[in-house]
Amino acid sequence: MTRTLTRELASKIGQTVTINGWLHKKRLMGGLNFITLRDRSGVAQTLIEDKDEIEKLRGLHIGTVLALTGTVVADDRAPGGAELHDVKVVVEVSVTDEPLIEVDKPISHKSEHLETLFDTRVLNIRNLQEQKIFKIRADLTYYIREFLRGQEFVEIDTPKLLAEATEGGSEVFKLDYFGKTATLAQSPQFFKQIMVGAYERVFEIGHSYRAEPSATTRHLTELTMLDIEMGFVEGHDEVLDMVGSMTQYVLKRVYEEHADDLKSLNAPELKLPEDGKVPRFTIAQIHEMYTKATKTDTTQEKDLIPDEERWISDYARKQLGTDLVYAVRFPIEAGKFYHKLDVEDGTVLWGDLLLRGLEVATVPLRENNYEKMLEQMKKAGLDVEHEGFKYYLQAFKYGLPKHGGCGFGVDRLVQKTIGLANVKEACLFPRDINRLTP
RNA sequence: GGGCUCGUAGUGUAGUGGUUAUCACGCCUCCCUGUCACGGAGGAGAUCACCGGUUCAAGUCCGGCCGGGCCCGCCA
Repeated sequence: MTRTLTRELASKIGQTVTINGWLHKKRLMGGLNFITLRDRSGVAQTLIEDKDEIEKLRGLHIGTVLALTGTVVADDRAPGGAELHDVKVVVEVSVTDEPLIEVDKPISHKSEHLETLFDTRVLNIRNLQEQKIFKIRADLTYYIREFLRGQEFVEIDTPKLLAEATEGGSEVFKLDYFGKTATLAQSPQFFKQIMVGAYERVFEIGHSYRAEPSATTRHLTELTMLDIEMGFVEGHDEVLDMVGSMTQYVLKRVYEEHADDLKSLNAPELKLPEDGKVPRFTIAQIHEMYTKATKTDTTQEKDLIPDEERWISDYARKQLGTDLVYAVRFPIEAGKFYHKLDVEDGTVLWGDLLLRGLEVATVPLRENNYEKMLEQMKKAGLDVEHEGFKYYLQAFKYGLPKHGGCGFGVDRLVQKTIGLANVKEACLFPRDINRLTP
């Protein structure tokens, strides 16, 4: 018999159907037994009164793969308003091992239980509540693509195995590459800028690798980044506006499409700026406001300290009614060689996008002049003749327009959208300084 | 890398230096015809992370070690 999905039951009242899926819950009450079956569309309840049929499930645990054939009956007492009666049970894959966790119960996300959460990932991902997180994640990246393609951005796919030299910044993983040293890409920085020379507007959703020994709630060693680069921009504001619009679009979409799931996951209410423009504060302004408000002097810091990120986000949410806020114009000494500098102002044209207290994206304008690039690279102590830089520099030599973009942490976006405490909870199989499995 | 903190049945937990280490869920057996975190009765399941020390006596105190977590630095 053709397979019926559990979500289709309500529309097949009176028919005899077969549903295939996993045993999700047994509620045995003597003569009246409820067996819940899970498939990709959800769960359905079946009622089994025949002792011989229920006996087939003796000793079999949650996860057992079943084919259940029966008559669809409408009943208000059944979840979803319909259930199967007079069920014939066929066991397709037996599970005889005692379950490690209770798949049908809430899975703890407390920080002290994260080790158990990831050690039992293979099973807890069968929990319906847990699955919501990753469906939301899947759709977030879908909405990102939807927005960017609508703006004529071309999706690209660039290598993660690189020659030794990279843009600097965070630590890179090194590995043996047939006797040579290769590194894992910490971002697609060089490639996306090179591709501006072809398509003007490009983006990539891919993995990046950071060898920083950071053990915090916001760091991963393998992370998913959305990298965007846009050519022929007038200035930094245009880049900030584009990334701001995209983020608002994506958040609005996910809050529309997943309203019930977000609510059940205790996601905060979404607050976006009424005029559609993400408010911006300079780093200097934030230092000043924070120092005044908390009596902790941060005016000598080059970046925001984590508590300032939380403070300015809190301020933006309460005073300006927005979950998104930009911190812009970093001090010039924080800049990297590929950043566009405003020497007169002593700042870098670089903004951090904060979502609910956490930096989710860096949004800089790039230096696009070949001679200035060489100058800034030499100043940074980099070998401009190195193989790893040669091809990157060719792009500038042969003409790159003024451009800017962002590196956007997808894991952090998922985390803060849902309101998860740790970025790892937004990952199916997170990689951090001490986890390589599962 | 620095600071703080936590390791007790499969899971989550209680545990003032002093009998047989608490409770809940899960698991096993039995009962149960409308459950939906079903309910009831009974049962099994823990070298209290590991190593050493103090003590008549250590899950508990001390030292070491291993493994987590949180914060900072750095970053998405």
